[in-house]
Amino acid sequence: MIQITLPDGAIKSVAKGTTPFDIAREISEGLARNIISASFNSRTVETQTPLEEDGALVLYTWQQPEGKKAFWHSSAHVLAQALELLYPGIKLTIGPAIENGFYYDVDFGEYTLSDRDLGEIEKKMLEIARGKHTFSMRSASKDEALSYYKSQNNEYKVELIDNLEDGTITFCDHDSFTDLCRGGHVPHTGIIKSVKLLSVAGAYWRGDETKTQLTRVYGISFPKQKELTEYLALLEEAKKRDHRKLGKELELFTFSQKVGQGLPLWLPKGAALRERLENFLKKAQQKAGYEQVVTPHIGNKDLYVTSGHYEKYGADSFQAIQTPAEGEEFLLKPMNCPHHCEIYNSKPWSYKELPKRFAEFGTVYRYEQSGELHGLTRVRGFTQDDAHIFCMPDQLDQEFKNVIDLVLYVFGSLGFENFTAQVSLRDPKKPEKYIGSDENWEKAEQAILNAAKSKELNYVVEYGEAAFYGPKLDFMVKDALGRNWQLGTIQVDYNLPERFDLTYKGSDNGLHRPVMIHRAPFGSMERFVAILLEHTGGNFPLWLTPSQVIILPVGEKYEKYAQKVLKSLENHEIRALIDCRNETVGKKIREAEMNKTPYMIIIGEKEASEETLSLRKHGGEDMGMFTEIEFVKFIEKEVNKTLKTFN
RNA sequence: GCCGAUGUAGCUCAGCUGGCUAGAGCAGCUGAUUUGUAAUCAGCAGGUCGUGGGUUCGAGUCCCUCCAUCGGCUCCA
Repeated sequence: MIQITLPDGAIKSVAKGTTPFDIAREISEGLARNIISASFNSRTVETQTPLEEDGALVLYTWQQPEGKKAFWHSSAHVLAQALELLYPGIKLTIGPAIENGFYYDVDFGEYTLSDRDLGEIEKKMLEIARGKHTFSMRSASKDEALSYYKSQNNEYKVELIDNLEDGTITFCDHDSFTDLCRGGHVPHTGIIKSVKLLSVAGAYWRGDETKTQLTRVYGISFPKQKELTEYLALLEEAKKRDHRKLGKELELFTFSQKVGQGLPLWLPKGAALRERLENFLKKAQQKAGYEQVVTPHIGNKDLYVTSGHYEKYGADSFQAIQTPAEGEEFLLKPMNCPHHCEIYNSKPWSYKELPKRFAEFGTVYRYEQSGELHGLTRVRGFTQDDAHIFCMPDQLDQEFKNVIDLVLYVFGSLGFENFTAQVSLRDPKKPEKYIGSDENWEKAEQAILNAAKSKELNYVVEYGEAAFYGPKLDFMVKDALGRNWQLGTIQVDYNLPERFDLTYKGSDNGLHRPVMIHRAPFGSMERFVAILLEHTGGNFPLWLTPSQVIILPVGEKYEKYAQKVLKSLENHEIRALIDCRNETVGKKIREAEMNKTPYMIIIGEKEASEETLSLRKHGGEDMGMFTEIEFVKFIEKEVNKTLKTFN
């Protein structure tokens, strides 16, 4: 007998060789029906794996992420089987479960798989699934495994196995199909009831641009047809919050082929909104001791050679601008830091004057690869809410924490609650990607971790995500489709101060090197507005929204009173419009609703004679009658609900 | 940059296997209507079908080039 501990602390005595499935059935038939995966002593096991020793067992259903993972991982096996049946001779590589579904990377050889093939593959997958084939794990020696895939000329699997240790290699079989696999499957294919293959894409083998490009097939599957339908409906809903669609509808920004790809044109409403964001941050930064600076849009090539950016990105940037002078070259500014370093260098500093905090809404230009451009989230010309803090090493900790406070203030004022704090460190395997001494890197990384900890940020650590000159604390926010984007960023940099030979006079009368913090709470105005649009669905916070109120007179007769109300609102700095068109109130309301104007004031006979106004909230709520003064107070109160002062 | 897809009026879309002057709704303009909480009615105007080339008696429709966009990969100072 062995002792099995369940998550609730209960201990079951069962015979050696009992499977997780058996134990599920002992608990209840319902659980037995729904169990799709299990872990034993923190290791993923099959539901049919005989348990041979005492240990902790966790059973998973579709409700848990681990259950979904097993479900989608198993679906990937079925996808691979379907592909092999339909396209004999293809080479399978890897096919994991992902956050939403699964994919399989396949070398199709000469064949070009396209969207049109997906329907047939789905059909084949469901046909296989209905066979209720069980998944069973089988160990193989390294030699066996290698010779199996060598006989199939599958160099990808051979490469994978080459990197595995003999004795740890397992295969998974179901029906006629077999695949190299670590395990973690659903009991049988029959529980895969619905499948949707979403797209085909190119993906480099091992994520390496220099290697073969494989064909990646993305899919998702569910235990019930209804869940698939709901998922697809969810994707449709997300499309409505797409910032590219909303940006057009709300007349915030546009693009022009003539101007060039990735170069956004801000329309009046968008430009005004952006200006409000900038003023909001400027106000907070002024309180936090920042000083605004202004630097040009181009800089001498030498500036970027000094900073190291030229060596790193020169070849992939907008190319140098020539002048009539022989050998003179300027670059479009791809970042503001070197300029700010030179501002620092414009005079000698005493330690008594530090920290210096130079801020600039600096517009920069980067030649992003054409395939990378994406609405307003990835563009070639954008404005960073940039600032660089030059401080003494012993001020770094406090300065960094202050910046975290500022970022949290910005996110809070705009309703971003679901962000991830990400500590972005070096990739230990690729030291050649980074400049600067190990000692400085370690100091910088430690400073970030300390600050994140003491601010009690719930953070994740990502290796290989650092900038080439220093580690970062990034604030990641998801868009409508769940893709992660970096918005706010704070970076510690010991390198540029050295490259620009930045100094200050210390209390010991000697020259010392300051530390530099790069930071941008929004990240860029473009990306921030984009993600804000997707989060709010275009219903911006009241303090930020283009028009806060629209006045809708019922007829011509009430226009005069409506104009008077408008004037009065304007005097109270409420952004109001008036719709005096010869249209029905119904139509005016409809348009105001579609424009997502937060409040509508309807003015007719009653209001004009009583000097009141009738208020409708966006979405349909009738808020009743207000006097002008009551309304102004109401709006001010609503604005202050989200817009707090920075302290 | 790479893989796959898409590109018809300001917007959303129709246009079957190539065949007369390319259609609709909304938006716009003109007129009527003067309106009470999500679309008043009528008329008018609007497109060299992303670009350039080719096949054909004939191309929005088929082929190629380029451009842009979308979903991924790679990249992201």
